[in-house]
This record gives sequence, structure tokens and C-alpha cells, in this order.
Amino acid sequence: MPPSPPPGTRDLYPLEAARRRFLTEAWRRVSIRHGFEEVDGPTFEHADLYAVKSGEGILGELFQAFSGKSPEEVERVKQSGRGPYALRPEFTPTLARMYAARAASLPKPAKWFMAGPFFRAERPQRGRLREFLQWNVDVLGLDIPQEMWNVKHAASREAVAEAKARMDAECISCCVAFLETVGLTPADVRVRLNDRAIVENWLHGFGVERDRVPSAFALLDQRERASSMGELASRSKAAGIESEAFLAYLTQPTGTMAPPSGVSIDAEFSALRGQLEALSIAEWIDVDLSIVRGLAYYTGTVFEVIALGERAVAGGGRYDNLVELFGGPPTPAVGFAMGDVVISLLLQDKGLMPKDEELMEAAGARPDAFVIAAKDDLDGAVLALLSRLRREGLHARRSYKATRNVGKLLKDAAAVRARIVIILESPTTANVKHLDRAEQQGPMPLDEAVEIAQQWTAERIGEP
RNA sequence: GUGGCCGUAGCUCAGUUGGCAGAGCACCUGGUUGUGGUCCAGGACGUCGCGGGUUCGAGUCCCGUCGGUCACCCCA
Repeated sequence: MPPSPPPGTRDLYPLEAARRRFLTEAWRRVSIRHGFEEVDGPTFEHADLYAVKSGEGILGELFQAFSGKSPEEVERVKQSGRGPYALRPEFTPTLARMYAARAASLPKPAKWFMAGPFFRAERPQRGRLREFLQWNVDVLGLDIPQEMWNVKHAASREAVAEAKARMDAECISCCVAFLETVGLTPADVRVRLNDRAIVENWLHGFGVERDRVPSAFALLDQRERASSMGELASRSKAAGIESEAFLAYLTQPTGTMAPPSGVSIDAEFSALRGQLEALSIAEWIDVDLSIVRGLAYYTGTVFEVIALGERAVAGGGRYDNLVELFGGPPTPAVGFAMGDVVISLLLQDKGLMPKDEELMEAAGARPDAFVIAAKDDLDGAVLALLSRLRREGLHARRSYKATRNVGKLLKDAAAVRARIVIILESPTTANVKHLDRAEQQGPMPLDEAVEIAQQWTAERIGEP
């Protein structure tokens, strides 16, 4: 038996690679269409980068990395169980680091996206692997003068809140636009929206201590997965949260959570709701007060895309302190990430993944021209013609079969879905056949054949 | 880390109370003297995940082990 790939990784054969290409291309197109610029960073980072602010859970799931070059290093890794580096489990710390390093010279706001591989050392299961692709879309900074970004006095507070709402909405609309382009509808997926800053205010109102807020968020996050409200209550006690008001709020009957009494959701979310309506994507959005997300660094808006029966398709939020934490200027930022695993399952289930042939064609796998020799002693001519066609920019192939049976060779050409076949009759003449149209011309001089091949190939741009 | 289910050809899977290891798809060759997705004939492909045990005989029964998968924990 040949060795199998490591757990939680995937081998991609041509069709699967085409499937992945379909997804990453859709990500790219949507991002660029929405004015985001592509960036990328290293696939491994100093492990400390993730210790700063990622949240407790993530640290236990890091793939440790080290060079192994010096015995001392190896010994340190053995002793501590930790490497000096870690394969990246998420992008946001890298992004914050990158922005912080060049903040002064970057456009305000900076709109960045990337798509690449990420790694988490978890036990694989449905919708969750150890190596996966993730699409990250972020807006760093605001569209108002930088000196206003973090002013706290009442006069500017409203303008800042509105600017943040605009940036939040840009991210969310980019995400929704992707869902839309792959054929999903608001009936298939929902965007659940909440604001941690608002929830935090309520928590203070309930009498939850400031240092207990992260624990309270974690409890809210676990609420939907908890087996019983009693279990939540005991976990709450265990976390050292005394507030009865919080407990009552946390354990209210399942379903959409009601806000605490005397609070108007519409008033709290008015700025962002206004933006989402202006972008005409409001029908995708549900305000859901139980969404807080697991990451420690979120400070305001949080949202996730969910589909019935799957784990979250995408998730994100506002992280206004992170850039500063990495030595940059105070920079409000917002972003989201989408993994390839869950969205692929969803598209598969909904029948929205294009057919195999369409995928291969979209990936450029369909040959423009297929060259065959009808007679012996034309092998040299086949190679010369192939080379010429390829130099012209065409995807050109030949048969690897030994037979001179033209019927067999045409079958070979059809099997790889070539558009046209050039049948060499002699070193200088050929027939040209259009496979889809069953149309053939020739025999003719090679120059003419190449010209027709180019003509017919150029028509592919207009094909459905 | 814990638990359920599953391991037979490259893929999807049959395989009877224990009795010669199979089908479809895919792949290769041919249907000879030049026109395609169909068709026909043939071929290659297996340590039945691996190791042990029971038995005259094990893909089948028992034990162990490895791998996959789903769920728990956790959730970026």
C-alpha cells in the first residue's frame, strides 16, 4: 500500500484541483470587484504572534514548526513541546502585523483580501480539516480623517460610529456578494449579526465584572451548543460570574435571544442597518444577540454566515485594538474569513457546484487544438506544429497512441474535449476539424490551417 | 484525548450457513489501409488494511492493531 496523506489533508487530483480553482477564482473576482487588493503573508509565523491575542482555544491547536538545524533548538522543542514558529492558523495577526509595519504609507482605508492555506492541529471531522483554504477580507482604517479615528468625545462619536458602520457594511456586502455569485440565496444561508460592544454594555448593566466579560462571551457562544440550560448555569457559576440578571438572560428559552428589557435593537444597530439597506442586502441579515464569536480580539460588530445543518460558513468582526497591539497606530479594522471546506460541502449539497466538464473548462483544461498524424513519418511534423501552436498561445496537445487509425485518434481528441483537431496529411498540409460543430476544412497548407485554428479558437471567448 | 460506524481492483460497491475473489465505471490493446463521445472483443489491475488465532479450508468467525469517517471536547 502506498502511504496515505496525513490526517486532515487532501490530495487534489485534476478534478478536485479544478473544483478548488473554481472556488478561489470566485473569491478573487468578488474581492477585486469590491475594490479589495490582494495581499499574502508567510504560511508560518513566530508562535508568539498567536499568543498575543488569538484566544485560548487557538493556542492548543497550533502546528508547531521549527528548523531542526541545531541540536539546542531540537532539545528546546522537545522540552517545551513548542516550536519557535507555528503554521498559521488564521490570518488576522499577520494582517495586523503587516498593516502596522507600513501604516503611514498605506491608503486610508486599506482594503485587503487574500486566499491561501491555513493549518490547525485538530481532530478532523465533517467541515473541518487540518489544512484548509481560507479567504480573508479586511478593511483597515476608516474613511474619515485619521485624527478622528479614536476620539472618544461625544461630538465625534457619532461620525466615528457611522464610518465604522460603512466599513463593516463593505465587508459584509462583499461576503454576501460571494454567496450570491455562487448561487446561494437568503433562503439557503443567513448572516447573523451582533455587536460585542453593545452586549458588553448590557453585561455591565447586569453587574458582570469587567474581567469576567470574556467568560461571559464564551458562555453566550456556547449557548446554542449546550445540551441544557442547567449546564450553562453551572458553567456560568464555575466561571465566577455571580450576576443573577446575566444568568436569567443567558438561560432564556432557546431561539432568537430577546434584548434585555428597555433596550431597542433598532436603535442600537441603526447605523449598520442603514448601510446594509442602502447596499440592498438587508434581506440576508438577522440580528442575533447570541453571536459573539470565539476570538478574543473582536471589539464591536461580529457576524457569521450560517446554513442549516452545517457549522459556520464564514465569520468575522471588528477588531479595533489589534493593529495598535502590533506596534501600529490606533487603527479600527474589520474583516471576515471563509474556509473552503464548509462552503464546498454546502455547494455540493445544494447542487451548486458546476459540472465536471464545466470545471475543467473553467480551469483552462480544455485543449484548443489537438494535432494528429494521418500517415507514418509525420512525428517530426506533429512536434513542429505543436510547438508553433503553443508559441501562438494555444493550448495544444497530441495523442500518445501509436495507432494511425484516424477514427481512434479523433476519439482521443474528443475524450479530452479538444475544440479543434488538426490532421496532418503531409509535413506541409493538413485538415482542420471543429469537433463541436462537426465542421471540417482542407486539405490546405499548414499556414492556412494554423490561421483557421486561431480563428476558431478565438471564438471560445464568446462561448457559454 | 473519548466514543459510534466502516476498511474487498484506481473509483462505486457485490460476495450466500466458512468452500476456486467478482461486477460496473475508468485505464490499455485490437475490430488494418482516413473521420469523434455509441458499439464489439480482449487485457492489465488485489498481500480482501495489517498481524495473530480457530478450522481440512477464513474476504467471511475470534483477538489485537493500523487507517478512514462521524460525533464529543473546542471553535479561529
